[in-house]
Parts: sequence; structure tokens; C-alpha cells
Amino acid sequence: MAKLVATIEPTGQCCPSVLGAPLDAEEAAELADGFMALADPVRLRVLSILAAAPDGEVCVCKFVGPLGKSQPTISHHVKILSEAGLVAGDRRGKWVWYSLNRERLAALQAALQPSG
Amino acid sequence: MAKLVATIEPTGQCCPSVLGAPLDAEEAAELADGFMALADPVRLRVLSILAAAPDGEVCVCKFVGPLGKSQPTISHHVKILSEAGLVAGDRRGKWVWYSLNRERLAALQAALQPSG
DNA sequence: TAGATGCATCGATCCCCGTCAATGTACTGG
DNA sequence: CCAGTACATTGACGGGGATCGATGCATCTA
Repeated sequence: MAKLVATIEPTGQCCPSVLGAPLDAEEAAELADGFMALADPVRLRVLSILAAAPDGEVCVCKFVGPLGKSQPTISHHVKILSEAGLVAGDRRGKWVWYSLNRERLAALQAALQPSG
Repeated sequence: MAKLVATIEPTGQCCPSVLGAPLDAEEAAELADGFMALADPVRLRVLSILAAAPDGEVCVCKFVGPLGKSQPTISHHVKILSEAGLVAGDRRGKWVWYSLNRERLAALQAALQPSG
């Protein structure tokens, strides 16, 4: 096995955590950017659709109808998710297939981990 | 033993999760409200200070200096956290002591849980 | 090459958020 | 009571997000 979860030390910490030591301004700003990307119903639904996709990829056109928003609005939200590192797009001919970055999502999840 | 974690069923789910089945509009809006409360550096630092407090309680006056914001601004953010159910205040004479609602925070954390 | 399709960008609009000074409210102490 | 302290609320300002129609760009197809 190539690499474990970094060899967590008792006192150490791999990522800034809300429940660990008090955050400084920079750490807080970085985490806030991540949660800001999650702070919209449309974006959360985009993520959940991606997570539920059998092959882990969804064409942008599959978001417009189900989410009830215009195509520019969907494109806007997908861009925000992309800039936040939560999704990645892959152009294939006319279509762009987006996939979920589960590591990035796990990092935000870890910031809320009770143990710190 | 009184009550386990609700007897999780393979297909069932206790709370809306971003990584489970696609979220409907209502579930997504509810989760988005929670993450919106986390999407600010000042509020994240308030939470982290509360989490790091030895007795789990911090007087509001202890936020103003370290966070470098005015007293009304701090009061504004604490109110948002309170309305989101993430903190609770307890008035004792002149002072108001705030404490962290770790269950509410854990619920948001669970919504990002990889298993669903 | 012309038209159609999928997606991104632009421009405009509306609304909400973060911030602070000023003020209000509640409690304490003299 | 009155002054002071701790916190909340108000009002105003600036900035940015959410939304959509119109438009631009790339690709496919006839």
C-alpha cells in the first residue's frame, strides 16, 4: 500500500480544524471559502447528483432540468464548485463531464471532526 | 445500553447527506443554511475559540479583542450562529456566556460523510 | 460551409451579507 | 436614582452573490 493517512500524531494536525486549537485569520478564511462553496442549495444538489452517479461523471446538461435553474445559472455554480476544488470538468466533444473531488470534500469534513 | 445510533439500515439514512441519494430542494436548502453559517472566517474563529475553551463557555467580551472586529459585528455573527443552532447563550448578570452545540456541528459533519 | 447543440461569459438587476457608529436595553454598583 | 458596563439592535454604507437573457465560442452534423 502506497500511502496511509499521513501518520497522524496525537498532538499534531494535518489540516486546520474548527474544533482544534483556535483558528488564526488565514486558516479561518481558507476554511470559510470552502464552506461558502457548500452554502447554496443548487451547489449541494450538484454535488449530490455527482456523488450518486454510477460512473461518477455527469454531463452539465443533466443538471439544468432537474435543478430548475437556467443554463447560465448552473454554469455559474459549477464554476464556483470548480474554483473551490470540489469538482473537475472534462471536455469530450460537445459535452463537459464533471466529477466529484472526494478528497477535497473529505478535507472540509475533517475540519468538523470532533476529535480535532 | 440505552440507545444506539438508531440502528442504521443499509439503504436507510438518518440525515440528509451530500454524498448519498440526490438531495431534493428542501433538504439542500436546509443543509445550505447550515453551511452558510460556517462560511465566514469570524464565525469559524468564534466556534474554534468555543471548542478550545476549557470549560466550554466563553463570554462574548472575549471575542471582540482577539477577532479584531467591533462589538456589534461580533454580536451579529454570534446571532447568526445561534439562529443556526450551532451555539447557545446563557445570560448571567451582565455577561452572556456562549457554548458550542457539538451535536449540531456533528450533523453538518455527517452530511459530508463519505459513506453517505 | 451553414445550422444546430452544449457550455461559458457578459451585462443588468435584485437582494443579502459584513461592517461600523450610534443608540437601545439590561444588569451592576454607588 | 444615576452612572457605568455588557450586550443587542438599528440604520446606513459598500460589496458581492444569485439569477436570467443575450451573446460568444467550440463542436458536431447535414
